[in-house]
This record gives sequence, C-alpha cells and structure tokens, in this order.
Amino acid sequence: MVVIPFQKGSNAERSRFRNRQAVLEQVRTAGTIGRAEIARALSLTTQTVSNIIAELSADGMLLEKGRLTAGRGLPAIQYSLNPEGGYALGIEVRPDAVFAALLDMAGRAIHTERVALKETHPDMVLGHVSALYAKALLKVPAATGRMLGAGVVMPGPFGVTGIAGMGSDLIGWQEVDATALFTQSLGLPVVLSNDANAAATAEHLNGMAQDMSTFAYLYFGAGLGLGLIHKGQLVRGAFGNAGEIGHVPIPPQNQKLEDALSRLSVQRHLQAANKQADSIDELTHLFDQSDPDILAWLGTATTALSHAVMIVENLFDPETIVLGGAMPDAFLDHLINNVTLPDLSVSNRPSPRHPRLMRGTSGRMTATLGAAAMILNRALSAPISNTH
Amino acid sequence: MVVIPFQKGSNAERSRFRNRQAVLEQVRTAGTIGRAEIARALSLTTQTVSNIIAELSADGMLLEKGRLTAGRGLPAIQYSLNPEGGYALGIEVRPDAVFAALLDMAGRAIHTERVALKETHPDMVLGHVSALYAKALLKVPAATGRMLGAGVVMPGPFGVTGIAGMGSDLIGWQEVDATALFTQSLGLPVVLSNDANAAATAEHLNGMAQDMSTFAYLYFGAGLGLGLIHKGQLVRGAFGNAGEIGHVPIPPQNQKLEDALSRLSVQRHLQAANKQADSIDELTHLFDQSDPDILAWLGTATTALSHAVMIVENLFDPETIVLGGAMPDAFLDHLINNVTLPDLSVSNRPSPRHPRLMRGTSGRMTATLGAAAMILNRALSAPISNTH
DNA sequence: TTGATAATTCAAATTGTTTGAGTTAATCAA
DNA sequence: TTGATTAACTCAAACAATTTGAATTATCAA
Repeated sequence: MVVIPFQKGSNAERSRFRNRQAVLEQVRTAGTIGRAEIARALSLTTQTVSNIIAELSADGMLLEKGRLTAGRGLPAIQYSLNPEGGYALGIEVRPDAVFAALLDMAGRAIHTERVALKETHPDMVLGHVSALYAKALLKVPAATGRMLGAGVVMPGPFGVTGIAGMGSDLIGWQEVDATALFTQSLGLPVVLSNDANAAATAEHLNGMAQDMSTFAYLYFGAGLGLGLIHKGQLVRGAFGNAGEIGHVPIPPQNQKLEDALSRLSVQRHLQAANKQADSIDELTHLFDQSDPDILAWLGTATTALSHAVMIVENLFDPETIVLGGAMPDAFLDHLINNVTLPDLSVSNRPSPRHPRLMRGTSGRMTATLGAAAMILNRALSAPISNTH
Repeated sequence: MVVIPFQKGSNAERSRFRNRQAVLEQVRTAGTIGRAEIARALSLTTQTVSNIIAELSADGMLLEKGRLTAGRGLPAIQYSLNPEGGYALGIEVRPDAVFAALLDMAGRAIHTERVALKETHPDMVLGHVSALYAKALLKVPAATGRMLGAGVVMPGPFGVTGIAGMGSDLIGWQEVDATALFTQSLGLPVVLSNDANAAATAEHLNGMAQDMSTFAYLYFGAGLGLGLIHKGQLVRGAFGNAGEIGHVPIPPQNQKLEDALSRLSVQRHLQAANKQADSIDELTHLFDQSDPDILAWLGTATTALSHAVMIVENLFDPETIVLGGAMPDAFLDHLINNVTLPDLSVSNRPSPRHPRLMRGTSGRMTATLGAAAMILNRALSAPISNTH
C-alpha cells in the first residue's frame, strides 16, 4: 500500500490517488455499481473511471459481478469490493486486557482474540499486540501482504492534561508517542483514537449511520464518551481529546454525567446493594428478572441521558445520536424508549428523517471492531475536499 | 470570479483551482512571501507556483513587494495580497435592523451602514439589502466587478425545528430558502450562517485565533451562541444549527445558560432594578461606575460561564475559547478574569500554549464583519483535503 | 427489423505539473 | 577582488493524469 502523506498542493499523481479512493467509496456505499454510474457521481469521465477500475481490479480490490441490465443500452458491468482485497487490524488496549480483531474489507470480523494484561507499561503491551497480530496472520494467511493498517483504541485523554490520574489513563503511556510505538512495532500504518471515536466510525461504515454524514455516538465504556462525525470526518479536537462528555456536570446535584450513565455507575449502584454483575451477560440477566436495583439505576440514567441529549443536540445538531458500547442491548433499548427528549432542542423537528436516538453496535468488542473500522474508513473513503 | 461547484473527483483543472487557493492562503497567512517558500509549503515546484502567481498577479490579486535578501542566493521577490483585489459584503439581518459592511481583501471594513427594519418579511429585507449593497458600491467604486460574494448572518435556527417561535427566529423566514433569495437578489455567491459562526470565522481570519485551527467562540448576541472551528472548518451540524449552547440547562436551578449569560439577561436583570441600558456604551458606563446590579449580574454570569467552559472544553477540546460579540469589552474582560476554570477538563494542561479563555472582537458590528469574513475565508483558503 | 439508448473502448488532444538545464544575484571564503 | 557556493527564478521539454470524440457493443422499444 502506497502511503501518500498529507500535501496541500495537488498534481496529477495526487489527483489519481484521490480519485482511486473516491471510486472505492462509491463502490463501497453502493454495494455493486457500474463504471458509468461512478463517473456521474464523481464528475469524472467513464474513461477515467475505467482506467482506475482496471488498476483496482489488478490490485485485487474489486470483483466483477456480471452485467446488470437496467433499461436500454449496453448493460453495465457491475463491480463490488473484494472482501479479501484488504484487511484491517483493530487493537483495543484496556487497563486489564488487550483485544484484537482482524476485519476484511467488507467489515466482517474474521478473527478476534483477547489476552489478559498484568501491567500496562508500553513494552508489555506492545509485546502482546505484536503477538496478537502474528497470531491473526497465522489464522488468516490471506491477510499477509494485504494489511491496510491497524487502528488502536486506548483510554484517553491523550497528551499531558493535568487531569492525569483522574481518568482511566493507562499507566506508563502519558509521555510516549503511542502512534509511533505501534507503527514501529507492527510495521503498519496506525490510527490511534479513543473508544467513542472508533465506535462512531464503525457505525458510520457498517452500522446504523451509514447514510448519515453528521451524527453523534454516545459510547458506554467504563465511563461515557462521545464520538462525533461531522460531514464524514471525525471531530477529535485540537489535541485529540474531544468527546469527554462524561465530565460534564448535570443537575440537580452537579454530579458528573458519567456518575449516572456508565458501566462503572451501574456497578457501583449494584455494589451498594451488595450485588455484583461484571459482565454484560450478568447485567442482561438481572434486567430480564426486572431486578429493582437495575430498574432504579435505569431511572436515574434515563434522566441523565436526557441532559446529555440536550447538550449534544444543541451543540452539534446531529442527524441522530447513536447509543452503543459495552452495555447490554436491553439497557440501551430501555434508555432509548424511556428517555424524555428535550423540547428545547434544534433537533426537535416535526418530521425527522431519523429517530433522535438509535441503538448501535453493542457488546464487549464494539471499540475493537471500531478500531479496525477506522482503517477501513481511511482506505475506502475519499478525503473530503471542498465545503465551499 | 469563477465558481467551481463541489466535485468529488479531481482533474487537472480542479487541481489548479485548488492550488490557486492554496497559494492565496499561503500569501495571506505569511503576509509577504516568495514563490520558493510557497512551493515548499505546498509540496509543489517553484515552476508551478510561478505560473499560478503570474495568473493571480494578472488578476490583480497579488502585489509585488520587492526582493527580500535573506542569506545566500538570489533574493526572493515578495508577494502580498492586494487589498483591492477583492471585496466581500457582510450582511447581518436582525429583527429590528439590517447591518451591512464592505471589507477589502485585507479584512478592513471600507464601508459600514445600517437601516432600521419595520418588519422582517423577506421582500422587505431583500429590498433593504439590495439598497445597502448598491450604496456600498457607490461609495467604493473600486469594488465593482471585484466582489467575491456576500456573507449573510441571520438569527437561527435554520429550517423547520419545532421550536420555531421560541427562539429569535425572524418572522416570515422559516419556510424559505434564504441562501437562494439572497443569491438571486444580490447576484453574488452567498454564504449563510448564524452570528456565532460568522464571528468565529472572523476571529480565525484576522483576530485572536489566526494561528489556531481548532477553537470555540462564545458569541454574546441577544442570546448565547457557540461557533466552532475544527481543523480550519466550521462545524455547522447536519442542519446548520450547531452551536445553540444557550439552550443548555445549567445547575443549580436548571435554567438555560443564556438566561444567565447574554445581553437579554443583563437587560432583564437591570429592568428588575428599574434600570435601563440598551446600548453597549450605556452598559460600559454602568460598569465604569461599579453599578451594583451590573456587578451582581456579572457574578452569576461568571458562574454560568464556568459551566459553559466545562461543556465546551470537554466536548471539543479546543485550543482556546474566544469570547466576543455584542458585549462591552469590560464585561468580557471581567468574565475572563473572574471565571473559575474547571479542573476536570481536558483543557486543563500544565503549560497551555494559549490561555483557555481569550477576548475576541466585540462591539455591535462583530457579526456583520464576520459575515463578510466568511466570504474572504472561502476565497483565501484552500479547501481542506486529507486528514489521513 | 430498425432506430434509440447507454456502456464501454480506443486513440488523440488537452491541461496542468514536473524535470532539467541555464541564468541571475546574493553570501562566504581565500 | 575573485571564485565557489547557494538559492530563486525562467525556459522548454517531458510527463502524468483527465478529457474529448469517434467507434463498438448490447439492450429496449416501436
């Protein structure tokens, strides 16, 4: 894979690179599509698209899918992405474990694995990550030589922020250039981000938000994170720490949002009642039994969610807010069905195209899959250009 | 001015357009600069930059500024923007008045004017706007034929939102395509936005935030708005209504942020004390006398600001938050100097490059000048490309 | 069967950038 | 003062991409 660095000026070669990506994006979003249609969508000539498709086919990125007869004229040869044309590695580093997933270009998880982590110092983590990568390649030999890159998800905040130690930051990672370390260790292009951004990217690529270019993702991790995609691009902030919505104080007690709305919050609540449910399955089980403590927690969580929605909708005006992450489906559905949607919001429209809240991917691997999705997204979408 | 519509695919001609804009951006940010330096910054060859500069000079966009001898080698011919190379019209429509400003390419206001408005129906407003434009051209004949476009600022929210009538929306504008109306009426390319976005753009182009690519702008209008610039691009949201931070409830009373932090808020506060101060000058005067009601208001406003900062910093991770708008400088300075900056924020860094809060442009015309700045920004900056 | 329509290909033309050689004007060092 | 070095700039030719226009193919509709 040729990696072209960010350049401000354009020339023929950079145009071609851009057009290649744009063609891939068209094919991805359409599923299967012919050259002429791509050409129209991109304002290019069919000849140009033909040239690019020939190249992509030769590279094994596209598959020919026969001709589609649609009305008059020569039926168009259809193309679709070759799922085996490229692979992306997703890595999620948590304080107690490392997760890995290998996705094919269609976004399917071909292989997943986790290892427990005794300590989080970089050497330790990098060793595990390399081993996981090697194992994935062993399990999926077809991916050798076709790796598009690795997405890495780590607990933020990134960089030196003065609130180190207050959050969930990993010990030993405050002062290092994590991207460089992973790049060197894996020998792959690396994209680093937090769990919420990764999950949002996955939702954009393969999930509920495929047809939206501007949406928000409320990610339930240990705390509560916010992933923002605006005009197809992640909003990461100046230092990569945007989306820390969990820190925001909410009425009436001025508590932090994530004190009421996060996995740690449920677990603390259960603990106070001398109960325990560390896994998603256990939580689901309690919910299915209508456990009163779970229901009580969901009550306060619902109120908290309403505040979060108020903030996110009025600040971002998203098409929707997707809820996902390491929470049981049942919890997310309950929250969505019972929350009071604020009236005083720019998202309060008479006939919205999408519900204001939707449930996205959930489960333990959400962020890991999202990490890989960031790589796929990069490979399969055209750099945005001109908002003028 | 050739207007090139948004196209996803690239070709030689579109590359040239992009490179022209990129060259202009380099010249603008540098002030004066030589070709070779531009070429290095854009990863283009000096030959290419030479060609483009020849074209721009012929178009009257650039001025030659002699040679700069800097070390060895042939001294570079310096170029800078020709202030008279292009002009931008700024229009601000308020419920009771229309403001207009004509800026040259250097961002200087050459001409400003206002007319009172009896009613806000589109025909009425468009008539006034056309007249203001005609008058501006009469006053500044050099601008004829060199207009880059018109920026228009109107009270949001835009589109149908179900909270119509609750905000400050203009009567008669809910169901119309305002951009199309202004474009047709003025015969110029039009960019439409809200006051906060316009002010933020101005601050980015000519103000405190020139060297920042990601920052937030808290705009004091009648209410409180938030303008967001992320990686050099405005974050407008899916429907153009992002930034309505004034709606967000804050502790302890769950009141709206703008109930404590806006011009209407001061005025209501004064009214309750049987005082009145409708203009910025009158407010400044009261402040200078240490009026107790003003000081009391500033006290609650400071607390409210602290909450706003908490939300904005944690959600966006900006380089700074600029405070500006239709408020006296003294008020903004007082707020900045007395606010308690939240500890639990990703912006709480040990040695920040910029203060977390800064005062930007203030005064009655802030948004009007910002409206014109949106046009200058569009003409003088390269479309963003590749965040990969 | 025939004409219209639409996708595709081929070769030539076009646009804009890059390359490489040469010119100019400055600094630096002998 | 002179010559070597450095750097900006120009010119013309080469290059890399897209576009253009004509020809080919396959389907639909009358």
